Amino acid sequence: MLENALDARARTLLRTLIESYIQDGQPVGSRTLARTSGLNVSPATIRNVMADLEELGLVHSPHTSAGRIPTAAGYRLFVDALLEIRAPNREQIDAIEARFNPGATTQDLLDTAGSVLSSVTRLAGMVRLPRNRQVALTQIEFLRLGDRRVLAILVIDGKEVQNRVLELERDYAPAELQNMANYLNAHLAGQSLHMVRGQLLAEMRSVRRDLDAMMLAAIDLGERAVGEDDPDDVLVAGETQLLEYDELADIHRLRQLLEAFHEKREILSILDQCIRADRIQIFIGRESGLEWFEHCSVVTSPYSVDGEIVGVLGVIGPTRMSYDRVIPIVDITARLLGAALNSRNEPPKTR
Amino acid sequence: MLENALDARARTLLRTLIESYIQDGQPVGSRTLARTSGLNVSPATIRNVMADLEELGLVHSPHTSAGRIPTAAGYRLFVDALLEIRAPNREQIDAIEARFNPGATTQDLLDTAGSVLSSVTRLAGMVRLPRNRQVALTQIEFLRLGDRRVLAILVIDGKEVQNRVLELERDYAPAELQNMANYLNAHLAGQSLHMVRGQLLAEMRSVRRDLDAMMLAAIDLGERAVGEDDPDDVLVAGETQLLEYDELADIHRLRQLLEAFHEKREILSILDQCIRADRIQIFIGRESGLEWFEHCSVVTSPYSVDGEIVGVLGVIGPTRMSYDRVIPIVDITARLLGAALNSRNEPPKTR
DNA sequence: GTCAGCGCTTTTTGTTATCGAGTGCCAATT
DNA sequence: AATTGGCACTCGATAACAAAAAGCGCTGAC
Repeated sequence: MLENALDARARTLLRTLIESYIQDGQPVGSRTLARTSGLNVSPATIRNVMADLEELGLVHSPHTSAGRIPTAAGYRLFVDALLEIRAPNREQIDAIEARFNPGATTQDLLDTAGSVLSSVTRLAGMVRLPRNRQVALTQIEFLRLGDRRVLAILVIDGKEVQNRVLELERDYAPAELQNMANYLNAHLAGQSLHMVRGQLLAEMRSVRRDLDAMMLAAIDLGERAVGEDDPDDVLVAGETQLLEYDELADIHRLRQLLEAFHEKREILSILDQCIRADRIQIFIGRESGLEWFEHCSVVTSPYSVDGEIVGVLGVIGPTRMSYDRVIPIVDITARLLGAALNSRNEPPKTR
Repeated sequence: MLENALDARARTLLRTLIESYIQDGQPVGSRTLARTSGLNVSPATIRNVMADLEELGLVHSPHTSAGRIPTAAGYRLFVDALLEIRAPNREQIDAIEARFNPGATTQDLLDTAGSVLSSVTRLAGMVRLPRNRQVALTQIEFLRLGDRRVLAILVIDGKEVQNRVLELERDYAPAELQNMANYLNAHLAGQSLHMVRGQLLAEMRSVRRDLDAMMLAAIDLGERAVGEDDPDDVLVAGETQLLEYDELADIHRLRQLLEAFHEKREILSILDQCIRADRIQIFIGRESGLEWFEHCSVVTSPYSVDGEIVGVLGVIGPTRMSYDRVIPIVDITARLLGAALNSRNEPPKTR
């Protein structure tokens, strides 16, 4: 491993170098490093160490006689092994927690998470919308729109409503639809969507012969209403914060970045890479696989409801961000969002 | 009037000056003006005219010995009296028309309009969402969510669905709700939303005594479902186009601008000023009343369905935009959007 | 292994000179 | 009275140059 090639002194130096660079964005020379590192060594010695670090590809000079700046690999080592995460202070947590209004809708909570992330970190915040599997189905209704077109209305958590238009093989009379809804409501109400789905599938297999045609159709309809997952989406907040960082000042890159936030496709692909991890995850520079991410880093954390991971949130900003500040914020935002979503789910359960 | 103080020559010069400045963004000197204006006069003469124009506040020099650039007042005069609008060429119209898919939903058509505006003009496009008054109510249903909370489902144009959660004074049983829905559907289906509203109000007044309590409640519910207008909103497209213009390069102004697009509030206030006008409207610089609009202009046009104005669309860009190109594009986009929305409305009518 | 010192490289900053575009004014011309 | 050519002047942009600053690599001494 890389980090084994480094003695304690070299690590300290790399750490202070990166911290210094993060703070004021300028190449760090041996002199300043000698002063700020706390080590009692001369600049010359530091220069030697620097040469080693450069050889290892952890730092590099923008030109012959400038200080050193960290490379992507340097940052990587930094966040993996060198970073001392600042313990999130109590009042900050409280301040964030206060912004999650317990009575709010899911959508509101997600919005809040996005705006917390972007405003507290001063970076762009992202929230991957949760898959709708954990929420409880309160009620389902069908409404005939026209020939072969039926509107399915799912009421979820007694609060939120989702519509799905279904295109069907044959026409159904309103009374038929009403019956189907009654059947489904009687059997499925109060369960979580993914349980509903599982149950529908099981039922369809096991009792296929015993159910009359209406019930089959009802299950089919219900299955299709629940089945089509919501279009995958992601919420982005505070992208204009990124304008403030001059390392991203290149107009064209900047535009590409902002457009990526609009498109959302690439953001989504990044976040989806993170949903598998169960802890904070960090992408530095092009680690995410996108070339135009050159000078950007991403810090994400999954958030979970009731023990199961339902989404990811995070921030995106210049590689040169205060990881020690950002990481705990992303972490607690994820926890608090999870908790807020969770507490919203409790009441229906205890019914 | 200002324009009366100008003879034909001065006008020609102002026009060519502005055209030239719009084209390459640099102060225009007397020499170039002498060459390009077509007038057979010497630079010295032009300098005299320029001095006059400067006195009138139509142009000004950024510094002692630069050419002149138009002031906001200059642009104003230009668009009001001097501008020769380029006749929109046929194939361009066709190209735009082709992008409006006749079968699309309202939302899709609005999106299309936004993206047409921004991509064709290379500016940021805005579309004020139409008030929902012109669309026909196909069906209305009520769903009991819980104590005193009822979900009203409006099906519109046989295609689109809107939900509104109503908080009520008393509880209603499902059967009651069903009855009310039946009553409303029988009386109101097929009418446009604003007619429905009017009819409900009238009915409430005229026959208050004759209706039993259920009907009253039904009308009340219906009124409330229809009454609460959709949250006013505006659609913004292609705001990143604005990054390309270096007169807007000031990071802070730029950020303010982009944030305004997010907030939407101020954009909305601008567009709402335009909904009263029945033709193309142009705001130059701070004419819109917002200081940070210094270097921006807005070109808007209302669009109408079935003769009635239902919304406004337009673009926003640097003051130095090609008005002669932009104006006709905004114009025809408004017409085509209106036409597309209109044709979508025809079928239900002929039912 | 550490470090002071020296020479070298490169960026940054400041100064100055020069060029060119363009103005304003005036006197001459039409 | 309007137009024009001429001229001096202003100001920004560009280049050229010098000096300063920052920092490195290297070497030889401890």
